[in-house]
Amino acid sequence: MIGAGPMTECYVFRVGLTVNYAPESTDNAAAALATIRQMIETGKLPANGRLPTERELAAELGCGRRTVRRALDTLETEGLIWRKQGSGTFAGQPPDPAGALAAEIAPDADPLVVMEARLCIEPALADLCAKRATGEDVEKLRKLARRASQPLDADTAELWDGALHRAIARIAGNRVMLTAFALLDEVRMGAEWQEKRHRARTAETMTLYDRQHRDIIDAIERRDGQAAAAAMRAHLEALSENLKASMERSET
Amino acid sequence: MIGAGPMTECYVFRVGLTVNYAPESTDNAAAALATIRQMIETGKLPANGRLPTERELAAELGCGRRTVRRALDTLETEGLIWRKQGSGTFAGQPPDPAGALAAEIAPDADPLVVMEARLCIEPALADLCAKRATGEDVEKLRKLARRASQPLDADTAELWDGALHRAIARIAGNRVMLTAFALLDEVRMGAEWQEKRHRARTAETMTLYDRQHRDIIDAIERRDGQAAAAAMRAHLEALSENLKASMERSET
DNA sequence: TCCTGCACCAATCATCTATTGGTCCGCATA
DNA sequence: TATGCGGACCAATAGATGATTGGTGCAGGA
Repeated sequence: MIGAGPMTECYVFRVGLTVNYAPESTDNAAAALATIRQMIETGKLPANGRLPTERELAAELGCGRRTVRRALDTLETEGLIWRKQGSGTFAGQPPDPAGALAAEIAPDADPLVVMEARLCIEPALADLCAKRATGEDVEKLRKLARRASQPLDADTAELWDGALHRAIARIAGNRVMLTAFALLDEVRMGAEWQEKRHRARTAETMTLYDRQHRDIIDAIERRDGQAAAAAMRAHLEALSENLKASMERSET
Repeated sequence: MIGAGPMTECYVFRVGLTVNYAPESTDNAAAALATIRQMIETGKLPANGRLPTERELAAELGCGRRTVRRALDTLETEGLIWRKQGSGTFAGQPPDPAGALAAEIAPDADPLVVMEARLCIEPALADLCAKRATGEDVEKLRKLARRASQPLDADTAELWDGALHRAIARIAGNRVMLTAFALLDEVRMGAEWQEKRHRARTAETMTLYDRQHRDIIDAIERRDGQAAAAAMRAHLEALSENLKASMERSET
């Protein structure tokens, strides 16, 4: 399987490995960990980011598979690699499944349609968030809101705003809803849509949005789901109005 | 998924066909069209909504494949069916690309989490639906509700119920929300989840659900979005309660 | 106590085969 | 001529099979 099959690139890696590192060591476990870590950080692996199989690594490093697995466990908890049964071990972060779906609808997504969808989903998320947020969570939200309100430039403020809404979705603690929101979030970042939104950012609206953000977080802190949903709805409606106005302006 | 092989259910359909309709006619093309159309509208087809293959239809109707294809062309332009090369011909609307995403979360999806997500999304969809449904749309919804209430067996009733909720999502007319709903819908069909739901179907609940379906559609017909959302919420809460009860029962 | 070697399971991938819709052509019949 | 039947072929898909890969447990040795 090394010469002809899809594993050819492993050979390149393997040569580099046997040349650079010494497979023999007193403490096999630590040595294996260090070797694999270095292998990832030097980036000497195929384009997929795919590492050799555990059995191959064990053979190359001259240690048992169990030892290799312990090393990989460490790297996995560090977030350096991710594994999938039947598929393999890969360097970097696991892929986001929502991205591909979003690409399907993003091209012809009308900003107003996206806003309508946000008005459907995000108030419900704020409601759930209010029911489940811990004190620590609320603190995080406040920090994000502060960042979004600081008058650096419109672009970074926009990023912190997105992070705030995303945090609310995450704290809501429903995996299915989180995936739905991720889908929405990806679509929202469409190119034309982003361009149109830029014009809707002024000093007045910034202070208005900051006020609304605080309303939402206050309601969440009070564990008042209804109020949180209402505040979120008001916020999104303000965004929507602003968007409509800027779209009309750009048409004239 | 009914008998042993994947094609067993076609036999059931075929029997009904040869009994009810006369394959012989003076004008084969028109007769074939009428026969297939009737077959779709009476709903006598397997759970997937899959029609027999073109070759089977030709043999059953006693006409050539070319004639069958012309009839199917007509039905396709009418939006009654959709076809996919290598896969088959299906009744209803083509599916959204959300399936792949759903498969990611489906395995470890807690039925209660799914219900919570439905409670977030579907009332909002009912609201939008009320704002945009035409008279024709309402008529379709009523037809679906009738089908879901007919006491055939719990399995097919469940299918028509799903079709009703899906139709509401489609009529809501927001592509992003439709994709989000499709995601939810796919997750809902997880295997264990389906098994647990079976126990929650009794004669009493069926009549309750029928009443709630009619409440939803009535509100949609009155263009009362608030009421439609509330009715949908009540319906889903009833489903949720029933689910919880059946889960507790199965634990003891 | 730590590591190795081994066996087995479950998920996935690669591959092949059968099926299915899409298309074209020749022929028969009215 | 027009319509329809029969057949052949292509491209895309589904189903089934075998190999590969990570996940797990167990026995034995240093």
